[in-house]
This record gives sequence, structure tokens and C-alpha cells, in this order.
Amino acid sequence: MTELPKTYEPQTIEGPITRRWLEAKAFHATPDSRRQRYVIMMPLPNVTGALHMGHAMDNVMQDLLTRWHRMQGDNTLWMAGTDHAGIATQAVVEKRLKELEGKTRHDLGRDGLTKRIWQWKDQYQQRIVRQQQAMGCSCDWDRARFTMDAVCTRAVRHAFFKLFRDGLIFQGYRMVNWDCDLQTAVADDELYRAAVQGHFYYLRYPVIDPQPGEPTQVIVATTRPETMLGDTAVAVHPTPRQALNEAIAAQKRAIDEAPDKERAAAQAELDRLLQREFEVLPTLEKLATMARAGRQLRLPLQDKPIPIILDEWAKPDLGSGCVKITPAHDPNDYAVWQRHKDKISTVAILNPDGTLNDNAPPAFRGMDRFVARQAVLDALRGKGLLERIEDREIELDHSDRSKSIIEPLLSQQWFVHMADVEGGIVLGRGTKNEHRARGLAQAAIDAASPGYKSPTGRAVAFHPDGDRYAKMYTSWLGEKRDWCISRQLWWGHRIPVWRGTVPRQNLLNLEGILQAQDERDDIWAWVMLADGTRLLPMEAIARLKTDDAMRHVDVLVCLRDEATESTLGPALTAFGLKQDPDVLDTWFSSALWPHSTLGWPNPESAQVDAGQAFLGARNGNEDALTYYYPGSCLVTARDIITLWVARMVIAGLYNLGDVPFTDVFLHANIQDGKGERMSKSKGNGIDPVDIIEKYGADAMRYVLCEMQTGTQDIRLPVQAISPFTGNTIDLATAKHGRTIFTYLDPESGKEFDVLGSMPGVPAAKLVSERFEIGRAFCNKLWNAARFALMNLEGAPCRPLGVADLAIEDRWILSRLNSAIASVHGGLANYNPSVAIGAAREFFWNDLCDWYLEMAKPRMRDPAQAGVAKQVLAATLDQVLRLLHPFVPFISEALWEKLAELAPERGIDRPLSGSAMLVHANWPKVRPDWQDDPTEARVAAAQKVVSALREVRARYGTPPSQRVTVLLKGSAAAAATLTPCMHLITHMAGAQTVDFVEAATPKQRGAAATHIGELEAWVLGVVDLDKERGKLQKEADKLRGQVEGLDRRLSNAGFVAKAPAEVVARERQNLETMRTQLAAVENSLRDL
RNA sequence: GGGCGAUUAGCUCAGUUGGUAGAGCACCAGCUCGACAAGCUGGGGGUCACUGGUUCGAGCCCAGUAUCGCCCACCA
Repeated sequence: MTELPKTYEPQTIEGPITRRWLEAKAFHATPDSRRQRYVIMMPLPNVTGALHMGHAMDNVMQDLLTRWHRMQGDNTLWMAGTDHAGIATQAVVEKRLKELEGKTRHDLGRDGLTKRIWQWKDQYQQRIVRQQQAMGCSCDWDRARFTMDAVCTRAVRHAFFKLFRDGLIFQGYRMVNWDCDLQTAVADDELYRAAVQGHFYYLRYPVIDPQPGEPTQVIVATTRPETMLGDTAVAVHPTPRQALNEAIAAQKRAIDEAPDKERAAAQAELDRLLQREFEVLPTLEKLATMARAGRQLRLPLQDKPIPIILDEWAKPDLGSGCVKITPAHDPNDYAVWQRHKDKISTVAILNPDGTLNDNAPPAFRGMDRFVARQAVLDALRGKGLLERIEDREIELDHSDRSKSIIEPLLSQQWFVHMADVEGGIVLGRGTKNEHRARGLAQAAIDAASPGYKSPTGRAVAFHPDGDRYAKMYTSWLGEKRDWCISRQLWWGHRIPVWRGTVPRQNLLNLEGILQAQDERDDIWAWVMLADGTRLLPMEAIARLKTDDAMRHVDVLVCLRDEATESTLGPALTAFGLKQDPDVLDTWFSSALWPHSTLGWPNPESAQVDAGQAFLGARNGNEDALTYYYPGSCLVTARDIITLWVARMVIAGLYNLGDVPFTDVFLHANIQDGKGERMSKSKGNGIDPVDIIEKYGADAMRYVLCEMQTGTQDIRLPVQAISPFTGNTIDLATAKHGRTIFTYLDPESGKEFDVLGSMPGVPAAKLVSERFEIGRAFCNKLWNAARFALMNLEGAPCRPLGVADLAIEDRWILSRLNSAIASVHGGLANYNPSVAIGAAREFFWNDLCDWYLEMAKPRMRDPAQAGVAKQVLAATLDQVLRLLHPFVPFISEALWEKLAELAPERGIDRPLSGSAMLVHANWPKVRPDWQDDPTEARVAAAQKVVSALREVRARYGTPPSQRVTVLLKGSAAAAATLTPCMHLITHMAGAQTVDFVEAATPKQRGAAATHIGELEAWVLGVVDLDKERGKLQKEADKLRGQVEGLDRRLSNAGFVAKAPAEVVARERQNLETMRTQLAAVENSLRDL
């Protein structure tokens, strides 16, 4: 065999091992006769950019579970893929288009832009896959999907169609978060809040024909004065006195409960409220009266009358006490409008791009909203209608993607109905799991509730800290808010609905097409009446025939299959229907991921890409969907629970009548050294490939596993590699350069960039020294194996019984058995840190530090070498298997070497072999290897060795100097240690170690040490002063401990109330310590 | 504003049902002895954020305080 290098070089083995796995299709899963299966669906990375450390954590956790289950013999599928990430990707590509070519999406057109995005997607998808393969992800690459590929697209259309037909998808006007840059609605979770320095403007609205004693104008406050152009009312509280008094009473109570330091502020607030009682209240009461009388105000600039209305939304304790109502551009005002629809209207003043539309006076039309703001203020000021301006910091929603300020905008959107439905809904219609539920959200809540069982007996559980996250999941779902699924983008799944307002006669002409839905299952239409009533086409036509008042109706037609578009689309167009221009929210397709990837609704006809695995049934086995759905475990960070986990459960239950997975493993998020969440855009994101290049993939995986203890977030201090010197620079302490993304190299003083965005400034790679731990581990593993391989030449494999084994053999096998149980248990409890910790402890502390050292003399002794080799080979075999899920590359490489030298390994019988470790069997616990008496013996011997080494260290005895050791202790202690004397001698570097009844005075003057009740002397090394000092210190410490125990045991309460076993144990401890103290004092006297 | 969580050695984190605090890294000292200096051996280092309470006994249970983080929320 070839000699292994002295240092582990990950670069030289990771590439070849990856190629070997991929060439052998080692990760490919296909349905077979096994009943035990394990399925993980990868949380899809967005194709917006490369992966960072957060993804690495997610991927490594999945790979860990995948490899572990694969070795356990489960039919294991890890489905890989990427997400088109609608808004995020389009935003990135549009931004580049603007920067590099100065073009907007409108210059390219819908097809042109999507073509560009496809190119971008191809490029990044490739990069992502390379990153994942570099990490060792054992996904089934032959099944990798993309949310916009043919298989997923078909599933999206089917799912949409199904929901549409069931009446669970509807269109409606709603207040949405509008991104004026990207010109689309964005979801709440695509926003971030940021404080902006702004102003609070007080405006005056004149009263029309004020009566004597009435105010001539009303003052309203706003931070967005331009919205006044869309005002349709001013609201005042119906009973302002009562409301103010309630506020005052509440504040008084607050003062009573307030802690001292907050009391002054609370009192000030009360004073302010009390003052309003005579400063503001009289006006408000008058206004309330005026409102009842139907009085109106003149809206400035628009010069139109608007009513004063009564609504509790106007709080007498805030602002001027009155509030302007802009239903089209403020969510609260929208709610007010809905309560007063009969009295007030709604006026939208914004175009989709944030400029003012034709509802604004001509002077303001076309102005951007922020320009218009100033113009409105100037105009008001000119008319003396601007009361005053206050400076104020305002918290505003911003779009995560474009960073622009969000405008609340009333617009028409598509929604999925999440709330309960009268009469319930059907889940898994047409499947063997068909059953009913109250509504979509409720079905998903139930699935994670105690006692729930799906039709196949499954339920969803969270790990670790299950209750906590189940609560988060159910409380979010409990709101049952309708899910806005439309986005005004070009990149994504286009909504397969043709819609239009159709005149009476046309609808009658459409009858022919609409009737089709009774005969075929791929078309469905709804007719909407002006009052919002939804009718089936035939109902509508019937009504139309009798009701002449119906002049026109809205028709919505959903075409399920893409193929039908070419045949039916033109007909629909001819009748004035147009395909909805919107695309679906990215999460709509992600929600289907656990079944769309497997070919739902029909695996047999799923059109996979060239070279990919066929999804239909084959060779008498089930098709992919039947076999692999429902899956097993979803691995993700907790912020995805609401966004994605909940929606997958809903989609799975709705389409297939069963939950998509039974377990949700929530792993920690990674933060930088300052506790900030790691992300590329913050300039603190580490690229896993940089870590892999520097430390190796296994090192990275080892450390990530070790860090994963619970759901607690993890700090990972970040260092930059200086592009000037190559040294590492701690970013927590380094000085910034010109921007927050640049730093100064402390040595050269030169500036470098961590974001790679500053032209002309060299970019630095980001790393973390934490990963050195992993590199050290791999190096240790490499060298331990190297030692073993140097000695394993010709290792036998014959059945060995207990009698054939040396005590150290029995010990290491017993320890191995515990390690197997601990590693397995740690993984089963979703605690990789415990698992890798147990593996490390066994490998490093037991195997390397003790067993290998104890075995060295035997390796040189032909009489003993055979057994020692055989035990070592078997142990190494088991260690490599145990470590494989954590550090797959190095373990696979060493497995190959081990197989060359010791092709057959085992103790009492050969262990099952496997050409590649990735397919080897997972170690099984061997209770027959557990040997507690031997473990106790060796543990006692280890204590003696440590104590003797301490003596040697104290006197600086060179390792090569053999020392003479005397031991004195009880007969029981001697009996325990006698079988281990050869080990003690060897491990402590002794010439001889002997038990004595009593040491001679001269011997007693040697260097002494005490191990419990045992006394030991190391002859010929002693320095009297040093010895005295050491013994004195030891005696003092013991005396303190004895005193403490004594005090406790003489406490009547302790003896009476503590459990008997605790008291007995403490008595025993006290006894031992007293003996030891006496011995130490004796030794001291002897000196 | 509401809810959840965290605070343990210089750093990053463990600590199962209450029974005298652990690991790795870092630090100090010694070591090239036949796998490994990315190593070996030994050592030092903690008022478990703070204040009370319950208990014979509290890192752990209870109440409060402080700081940090996350989620949710409509204050013009």
C-alpha cells in the first residue's frame, strides 16, 4: 500500500471521492420492496445567489440525517432543487440590467426579461449544485427539480385549478404592500422596518359654512401630506369625552403600576391628557355634533366637500383628535371606509410606479410621491392651511428587495381562502386518504396538534423544543388570514386564468365553451356578479335569461393544462377575456415541493429532463409519488415555519390528504461575532467554499455539527483573510475603511472590501478560526488511521472469544458499545452536537489516548500482535462507520485504505463489508461487548496513571526516564488493579509498579501522590521543599472539603429530609476524604 | 405595545428528574518517546447577569430587575 502523508490534505481526497460517489450514483434512490424509507425534501435555495454558511448548516444537517438513515438500510431519498424565488430573482436581474446596460425591464419586454432570468438561473443553479457537492451533500442529483421546470409547473397549474374549482381561490380588492420600484405587491414577510427621519405635518381643513360658535377649520395630522389628495372624510370619535376619560383612567392605573423610574414619564403623559380635556375636547365634541348634523369640510387643493364622520378609530388622546381618512392608501383608513361605505368613497391617487395619477389635481399629476409631498406642502402653505411641522422619526416599511419605501395601496389581488368554510372542505379528493376539514388553515393546525392522526396515522412534530415551535406554528395559522398569492411580476408561474367583464350577449355566446366544464375536468369558470356573488356559469346564464337588469358580468376561466391554452385561449380572447398578467407568489410553488417533485398529480406522465430518473412505476415497484410520499423530515431554520412549513402542510393535506412529513428539525441560525445574523448583504457572510478550501469540507461539517446543540442561535466570530498579507483579521475589532463594508488591514493600513462591491478595492475572503477545530479533528483521525494501517498488515480475522481478548481489548469494545449507543441516541434526539461529541470522545480520548498507546507494545510482540491487530481493525471499522455521516470524505478515503489491508474485520464474526462506506451498515449496539467490571478496573488504572504522570510533570522527569513506583491500598483496591499492572507500568513510563504492605521510611520520603484511599510513591525524583509545598496544599484542600461535608452531615435538616441514598453517599465521601487526609498528613510527617 | 427566548471560564457553548459546575478553543509549564506540534503530558482559570423567595440543599423551581436577540402588532 502507498504510504499516507503525515498531514491530512483534504484537497487531495475530496475531489476524487466526490467523483467516485457521483460516478457510482451512490446517492440515487429508487422505489423498491423495502418498507422502511426515509425522505428529506431540501429547503430550496433561491437562485438569487450563492450559498452562505446558513445554507451550509441546513445542508449539512440534512446530509447528516440522510447518510445516517441510508446506512441504517432505509430506502433514503434526499430531494434536491432550487427555487425560482420570483421577486428576489427578478429584482437582482433587473438591478444588473440597469447597472450594466442602463435598461429597464420594459426595454426588454416580458419574454426578453424572463429569458435573461433563465440565463441567470442556469448560472447560479450550477454554482449552487457545485457548492453542495463540495460540502458532500448526498442528494439524489438525478431527481433534482426546479420550481419552474415542467414537472413542477404542471403541479402548480393542477393545484391552482383544484383550489379554483373548489372556490378556495378568489380575487378581491385589498390593501397590499406596494413596492413602487418593482411595481408589485409584496408579502408582509418581504418587508423590513426602518426608522426614517421625517416630519409630522398639521393641516387645516376649512369647515363649509361654519355656524356661529363652530370652529372654522379642523386640524389633522399626517406624516404623508400628499395622501390628503385622496382624502374622502375626516373622522372624529363619536363620544370623545367618554373616550378621553377612559384614556385618562387607564393612564392613572398605569401610573399606579409603573415602576419608580417610569413614573415621572407616566405622570407627564397623564398631565398631557388632562390638559387635552379643555384644550381639545370642546372642539371634538362640537365636531361630533357637527358630524351628526351631516356637516362637511372643504378638502383643500381638490376643492371638494368631504364629510365629517364618526368613528372610534379617531382617538381623542392623539394628534389633533381628528384623523383624515384616505381609504385607498392607509390600512386603518381602509378599515374605516369599510364601516362607512354608504357615506364615503375611496379615491386612489397613486400610479403603480409611485407617481400621482389623474385623480390628483392637474398640477400634481405625474409627480413622484415624494416630489408631490413638497408640492402639496407648498400649495397648502400658500393658502395658509399648513398649521405647523414637527420633526419626527418614523418607522416605515421598506421592501426587502428594492429597499424602497412601501406604499399601502388598494389593488386587485388573488387570494387563497384560509379560514373555515361553511360545510367544510375536502382534503385529498379522489385519493385513498380523502377526508374532510373545516378549512385549510384549521387542517394544518390540527396536523400538529396533540392526538392528531392523519388517515395513514401520521402527525407533524417539531424538534427540538417541540412545544415551543408548535405554538408558534399554530398561533400564526390561527389567524387564518387569506394568503395573497398574486404578484405583479414577470418571473414566475403565470396565473392560468382568463378574465374579463363580459356584456350580457357575450356571456350567452360563451355558453358553448362554459358548458364544457360539465364534461371535461380541465376547465372551470366562475361568473362574478357586481355584488360579489359567485355563480357557476350555467346558474349565471339561467339568471341572465330572466333578469334583464344584468347588463354585464365578470367571467373568470381557469385552464388547467398548458396544452389547452392554444386551443381554448383564442376563443376566450375572442370574447374579450384576457389572461391575468400576474404571476403566483413563489411560496405557492414551494408549498407543493414535497409532492410536485415526485410527479404529482401523475408520476407516470411527468416530463422529467433528459437523464433524470423516471417517476412512474417500474419493475413491479411503486411510482415515486406513491413510494416516497409522505416524506420523513423537514430540516430548516425556525423563521421558515410560518412561511413555508405551514404552507407545505396545507398543500400536502389538500392535494393528497396526508401531511408532507412527520418531523420538522429546526436548527440554529448562524450569527457573526457581534451577534448579528449572517448574510451576504451585511458583509459578514462566509462562503462555505472559502472554508472548504482553507480547512476542508469535513472540518466545516464537523464544526457545524458540533455547534448544533439546540435551537439557540450560534455565534461564529468572523475573520477576513487580508488580500495584502494573507493574515487573518478579526472583523469584530478591525477598523472600518470608507464604508461599513470596508476595513483597514492593521499591518499595511490598506483598505479592503468584504462585500466585493467596491471597484478598485481588493476583496477579502471571510473565514472563521472556529473551523480549525474540525481540521485538527480530521488530522487526528488521519494519523490514528495512519498508525493503524502501519500496523495492520496481515491482520487476521478469526472468531475471538472473551478469553482470547486482553483486558484492554475488552475495555475498548465495551467503550465502543457505549459510543455507538450515544452517537445513535444523539442523532435520534436531533442533537448532532451530542452525537459528534460522543464519537469524538470515544475516538480521541479512549481509542487514541489510551487504547492505541496500550496496544503499542503488543504490536511488537508476535505472540500478541494478532489479537491486537484484529481488535484494532474492527474498532477502526466501527469508528469510520460512526463518523461517516459527520465527516464523509475522510472516512470514505480511510475506509478504502482499511479494506486494502484488512479486507475482513470483526471480533467474534466478520462485520458486514461494503465497497463504499456510504453504503456500509450503521454500527449496531453490542450489549455483549458491554463490560462494566472491566471498565471500572481500567478507569481505576487510568486514575493511577494520571496521578503518576502528575508527579512526573511536577519534577520534570523526562519521558524516557523509567521510574520505580510503589502502591499501597486496601486488598480490594489491589485486586481491582492487579490485572492492569502492565498497563499502568507502560502508560506511566515506569520501570516497575508494585503493591507494598507498608513503605519503608526511606521510600516514604519519595514523591507521594494520593488517589482516593490509594497511596503511591515515585522513587528517586523527590525535591523535599517542592514536595512539602504540594502536600501542604493538598492537605489544606482536603481539610476544607472534609469540613464542608462535616457541616452538611451535622445539619439535622439534611440528614432528616434528604433522600437516604444521598446521605449515605455523602457519608461515604466523608469517610474516603478523611482516610486520604490522614494519608497526606502522614506523608507530610515522613518528610 | 404583546409574546417567546437567552445571560455559565478570556472565546464558543454543554449542563437530562434540584445533590458541591463541564467540554473544545485560548492561556501557562514541560515534551521531537516509533501515528499525529493541526500533536502529547500536566496545570491555572467560574459570586452560573443581578435582587429576593421556596428548599436540608438552587446554575436548575418561583417573583422581580437589567442587558441582548427573535416573532407578532393599525397609533394619524
